[in-house]
Amino acid sequence: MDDFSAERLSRLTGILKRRGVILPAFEIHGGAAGLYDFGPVGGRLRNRVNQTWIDHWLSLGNIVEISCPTVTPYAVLEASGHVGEFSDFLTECKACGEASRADHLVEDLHSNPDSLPKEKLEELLQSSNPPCPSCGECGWGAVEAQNLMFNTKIGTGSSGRQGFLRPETAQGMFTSFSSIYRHFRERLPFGAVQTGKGYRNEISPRQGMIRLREFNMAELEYFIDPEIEPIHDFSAWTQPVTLIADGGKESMNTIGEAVEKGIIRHPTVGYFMGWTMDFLLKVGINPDGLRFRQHESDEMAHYAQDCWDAEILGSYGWVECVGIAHRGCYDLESHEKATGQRLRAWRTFQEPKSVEIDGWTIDGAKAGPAFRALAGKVKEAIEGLDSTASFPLTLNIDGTDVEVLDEHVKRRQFTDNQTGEWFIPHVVEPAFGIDRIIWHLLDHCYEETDKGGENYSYLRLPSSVAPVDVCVLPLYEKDGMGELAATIHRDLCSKPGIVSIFDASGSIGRRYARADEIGVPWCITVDHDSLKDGTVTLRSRDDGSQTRVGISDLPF
RNA sequence: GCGGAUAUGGUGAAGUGGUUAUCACCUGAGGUUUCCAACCUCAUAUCGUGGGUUCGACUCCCGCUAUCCGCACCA
Repeated sequence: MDDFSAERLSRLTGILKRRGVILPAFEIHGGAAGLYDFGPVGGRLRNRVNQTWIDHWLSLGNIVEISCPTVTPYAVLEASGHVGEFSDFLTECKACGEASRADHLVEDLHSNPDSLPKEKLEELLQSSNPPCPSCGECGWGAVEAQNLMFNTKIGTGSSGRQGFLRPETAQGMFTSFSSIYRHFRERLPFGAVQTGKGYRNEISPRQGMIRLREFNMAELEYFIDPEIEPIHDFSAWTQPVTLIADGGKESMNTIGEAVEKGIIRHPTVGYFMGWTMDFLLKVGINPDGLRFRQHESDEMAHYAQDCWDAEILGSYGWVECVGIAHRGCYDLESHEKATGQRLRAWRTFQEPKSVEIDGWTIDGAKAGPAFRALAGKVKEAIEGLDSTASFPLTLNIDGTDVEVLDEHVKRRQFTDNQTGEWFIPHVVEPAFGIDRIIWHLLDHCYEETDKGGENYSYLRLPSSVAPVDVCVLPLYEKDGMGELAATIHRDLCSKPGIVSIFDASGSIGRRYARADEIGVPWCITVDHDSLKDGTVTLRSRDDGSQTRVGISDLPF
């Protein structure tokens, strides 16, 4: 592992800015905190990392890609819990000016202060007047709501509905559950992936790409039947990885061992940890700077059964870049409750269950006119009685005594054959912060060496994510070398998925250095011999080796 | 959001209350050069932004914006 010194960090950010990889957005207007551009080189890098991620998960075979809007109606994020969760009530200490969360200050006075409205919090704060955790003084200002989601309006004027820019992509997978379920012919398990922008109006974005207000996310929602024990093959992962379990206990285990020992509580969570690791290594993360950390029980959302973060070591220390959470049935259930729509899967019983029904129900034609508005509740009450009930009978419905006569009811006797049941699938969710991953792979692939007494830097990106595949360089721009090189360049650019750069300015060594600095894996050099025999030099970034190949035999 | 520091060409830095604001690298043009940042000539900034003090401000003062470091918040 390289040492991540502050000096190296500033050299790296300098190169990334100078070469157009990552740069502060809207700089000519003074910039904007938490917003970054991927420049002419970075744009393709982001795209390739993104596509590699999608292809990686699609290769599982039962995953589908979807794409949902970033503008999201209020109701969706209210149902998901984000409206509540992303609103914090802050208050300032009158003595030292320190901002604190109002609900944290009154923690001892209420069982769930997070759920309280602003007025109630203010009241509790005034009456108890807790000391400031920073200076110890007692005296608090007004409570202010702080929402971390970007507000917007869908539609104009008074007909506009309140909405938010989504704080995560996941909700789209839940709200589209029915169509994904149908797509997979109603057979679990299956998953849906989505990549795209997410927005969080952070109070103070810091540390470059680590904490952004608009960021690239990539999430998989994998739906499973909680009653079927998942079977996964862990044999591919033979290298032990660092695991920090709930409670802080650190161990080295293979993923398979950790599942077997119960350190990882759910096999599917473990399986996706393995897939996550494969992806991170594929795009260029150094395995020595990768570890998994389990959320503490009190840190996890109440519905989560197990949650592991993939943390990557870089210039900013260990940073969480992926979260893999077993979310139970929470999300689908929340949307089901809010909408009344069925977000369930059908489970067929191995053997149909026969239930003998023997009881009573109402005779609609008679009971309807007799009980009018109360008929529905009477029916409910009658169907709750067992077969031994006898009529007439007096029921108390909502404080009203109702006389149910023999003619109002009829016997209900049949065998109910249940072949299966509807259930809410459980969800395992790997969620990736693409920007954080891109930052770390740049950090890990950036290498400073010495070449002939001079500083020399490489970006040793894997060729699968390198933003430029090849540079075409005429040794000199005369005698037709420039023209031949330009032709080769255009031919390469016309091939799907290939990006080539034509560079004829400066000495050949300088141009190799420029290519190395943005991680171009190959350079093609056109020289005098090329004009005679149609061969060129193919030069490798990683070892500097050169081979002579025919133009028609180029490996692109 | 609070406290501290900073803001000068593409990058990293120097510098001064007063005529054409330095240096290195980078980038571009031309020359030279037969494969790893060579060399020569030339070119590129109204010193973050808005205001104030002053005969005169890049330099002093204030607001704003941004960056960095703590705290708080957050994944």
